[in-house]
Amino acid sequence: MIDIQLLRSNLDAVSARLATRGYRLERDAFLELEAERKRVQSETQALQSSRNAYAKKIGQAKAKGEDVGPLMAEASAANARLGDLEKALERVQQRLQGFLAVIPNPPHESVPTGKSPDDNVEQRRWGMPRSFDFPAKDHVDVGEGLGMLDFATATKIAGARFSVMTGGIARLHRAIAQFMLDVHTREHGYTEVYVPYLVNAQSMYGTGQLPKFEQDLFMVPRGEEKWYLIPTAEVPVTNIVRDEIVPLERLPLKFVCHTPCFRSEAGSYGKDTRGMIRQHQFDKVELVQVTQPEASYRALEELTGHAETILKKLELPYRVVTLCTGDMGAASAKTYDIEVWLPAQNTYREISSCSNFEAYQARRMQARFRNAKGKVELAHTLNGSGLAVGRTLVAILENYQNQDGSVSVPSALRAYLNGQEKISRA
RNA sequence: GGAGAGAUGGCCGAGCGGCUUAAGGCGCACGCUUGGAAAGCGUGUAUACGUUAACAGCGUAUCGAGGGUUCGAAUCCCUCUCUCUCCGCCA
Repeated sequence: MIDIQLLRSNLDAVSARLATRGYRLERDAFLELEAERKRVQSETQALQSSRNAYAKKIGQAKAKGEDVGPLMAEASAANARLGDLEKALERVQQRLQGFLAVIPNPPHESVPTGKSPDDNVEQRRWGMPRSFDFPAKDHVDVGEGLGMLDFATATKIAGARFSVMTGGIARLHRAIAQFMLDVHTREHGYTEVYVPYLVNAQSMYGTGQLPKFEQDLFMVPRGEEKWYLIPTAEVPVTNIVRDEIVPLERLPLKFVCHTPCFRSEAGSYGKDTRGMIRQHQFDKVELVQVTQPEASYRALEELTGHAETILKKLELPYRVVTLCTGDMGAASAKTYDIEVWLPAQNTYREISSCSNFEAYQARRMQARFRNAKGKVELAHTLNGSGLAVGRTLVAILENYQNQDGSVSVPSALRAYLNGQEKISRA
């Protein structure tokens, strides 16, 4: 959530900044809402104050044995409007809250201005795309050729955008996740966590998926309540610090978490319909950090580097791009995408997205820490895929395929497959 | 799913309609004391929102959550959530 103080003090500047990401801030609506809030709140608090004073007076008078009849009548009259006012305050605060909740995060000053992915800025490339001396197949053909990837069966069981993996590919998929967890815990200092895959609406609100992006989620009704399948481990993991005040010495918090992710992909019909690139269910190893504000941009660089390490160890060519203002997720202040080389598509495709949310999520979650002066302050939250397991599998199948239809196992993963060097048709 | 017991500040724990602006203790911070420490003594010790230049002061709210009764609710009533104990079922 945006800082309301910022809107009050710098409305024009914030409005201009938000416009760079294609968001039109309704200035007048805000000013009106604020004026209304101020009026109702002042009046309500004044009446509450008077109510408290009357109650105290009556109590004291009663203790002395005085007749409190007239006082009570007076209090009753004075309090007559309070109930309505309190309800009105509640309503106006909810409207204000609703207004604020859908405003995206103003981008960090270092973020390039732009409208579409075309305006993203490449930062660096690593690795040389391999040149094939045979026609490179895409991962679907590689996987189906091995008899270990089956979309038709998945469609029968569930529907479109699911997959069934068997044998060597299922095992490779598992190995990838294990490998990532091990690297991040052993080499990068993250603590592994296991979390719920169903979360309540409050958690979804905290990280910013709700109220605006409900159509992207799978919702599970539960009586009057709603549960949601997590679209990323970011949601449960970041919400660990919701409504918490973390002692300074525990920062930064660094969590790594392997979960399935569930996305409805509403509105992406016809996009990446082939293969495992865009599924309703996929596995991901997620990195989450909670830091002091001063440390968050350094942490973003580090976290991005941690994700890159995986690709380097797997010897998969990639590039890093800075998302432009128009292409970033609403909650993010700055995002780096890491894109892996997919030979069959002859292009780089997103395999990780690393973002600094600054205090945007923390404000929604009331995730705070106690600073050196002992004062409570909002933390900064960050996360990044480290990496998307399904897409990593895709990258390996495509980049490590051999002419005979087999797939070589990247050397970093062999230890996880009992030394196996190659996946061949059984 | 059934029966019962609970939920109070960082922690323990009293309060069960008005001198509670939540007792008392522990912890923590600072001060006094001391050669230094402990003990002792004293002072302080929540969060959110508003107002504001102010993380100064003042106001409002918060005793699991929501609603109700009342001039006044931690305290009474209703609904819900969660925790614990026992039974049932279960990977």
